[in-house]
Amino acid sequence: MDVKGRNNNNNNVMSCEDDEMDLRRGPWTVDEDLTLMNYIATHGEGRWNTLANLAGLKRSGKSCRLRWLNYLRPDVRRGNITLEEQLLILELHARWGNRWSKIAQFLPGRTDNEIKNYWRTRVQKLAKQLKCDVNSKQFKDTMRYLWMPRLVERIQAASAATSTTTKTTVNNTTSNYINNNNGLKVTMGSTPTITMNNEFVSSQPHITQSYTLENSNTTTSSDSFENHKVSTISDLGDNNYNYYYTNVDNKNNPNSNLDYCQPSHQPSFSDCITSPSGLFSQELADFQFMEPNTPWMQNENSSDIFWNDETMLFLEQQLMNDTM
DNA sequence: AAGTAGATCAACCGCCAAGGG
DNA sequence: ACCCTTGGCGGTTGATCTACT
Repeated sequence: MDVKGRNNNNNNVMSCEDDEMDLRRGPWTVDEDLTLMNYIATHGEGRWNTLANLAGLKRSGKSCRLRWLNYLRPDVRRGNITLEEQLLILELHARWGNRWSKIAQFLPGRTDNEIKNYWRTRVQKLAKQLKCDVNSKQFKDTMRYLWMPRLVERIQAASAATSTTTKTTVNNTTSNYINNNNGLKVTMGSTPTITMNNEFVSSQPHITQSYTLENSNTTTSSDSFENHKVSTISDLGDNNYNYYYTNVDNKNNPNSNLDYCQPSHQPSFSDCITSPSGLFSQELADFQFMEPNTPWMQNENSSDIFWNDETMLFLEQQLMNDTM
């Protein structure tokens, strides 16, 4: 166990330099955990430096606080980030950026550290693989118009897998997805909303269009760009139309994300990311979002899950063309 | 079986703001 | 008004785990 006497903050007003020299660092032991938990159970939280001393822990107050908040707190949730949580993280990050603690407030039991780690390991990795900046518009568009709708689709698929419903429909009037673990609810109404414990979190204009998943056809279309597939989605009526998400300035016009391109339109990659069931989605959408034990995982080909070289190359080319 | 690379995540660091003396 | 302590936050590190060769 690493016990260091480093005084990093160069603080010459410490009341007792010897105590500072004795502070432990590194991984917490079981005994330390128990000591901290027992002390807090008896005396409560707060005044972390004092707490650390009185509890007999040779740790800084900061270290105790962090250990308690990120690990020992009884309401800390362990385990994989659920799809609903992933969706919420993407949504809230799009709104607030790296305000991890603020985002964490909407994910009960999840810590800012955990969300931050999730973002860095999963989301930033994808941006890196795509060779684009995580803050670039292209990447944000990819997340907003591809991942997030796909996640909604996945959530629905999971919901359907656990119900006896044979017809799976996302429409303007039905389909609430409730995560009983954390109170998150994704409501696919006329204006889909995300709520947490009945508190409004978000409305998603880009997932407002109704479509029936089982009727979604992925076809090779004459108006596709570069001979790649575009998705033809059946709405709840008999109409079929190509389902494009267009590149708009979200700041100026946040409600006009959804558009239906005319057949003659030749969109660029960032202009035209197809529907969740269409181009790229099978290869792209969930590459790192897949969780081993989710129901759909058991039913899908592994090629659906991970990026392949061809897809990556194509994406990179499209992104490159887009920036030219 | 051993070595290596990549992924994950707990823990630390440095900065900042708030509050009290 | 100033100084000091404390707590909170985002960024970063490094130990450990896992997958691959």
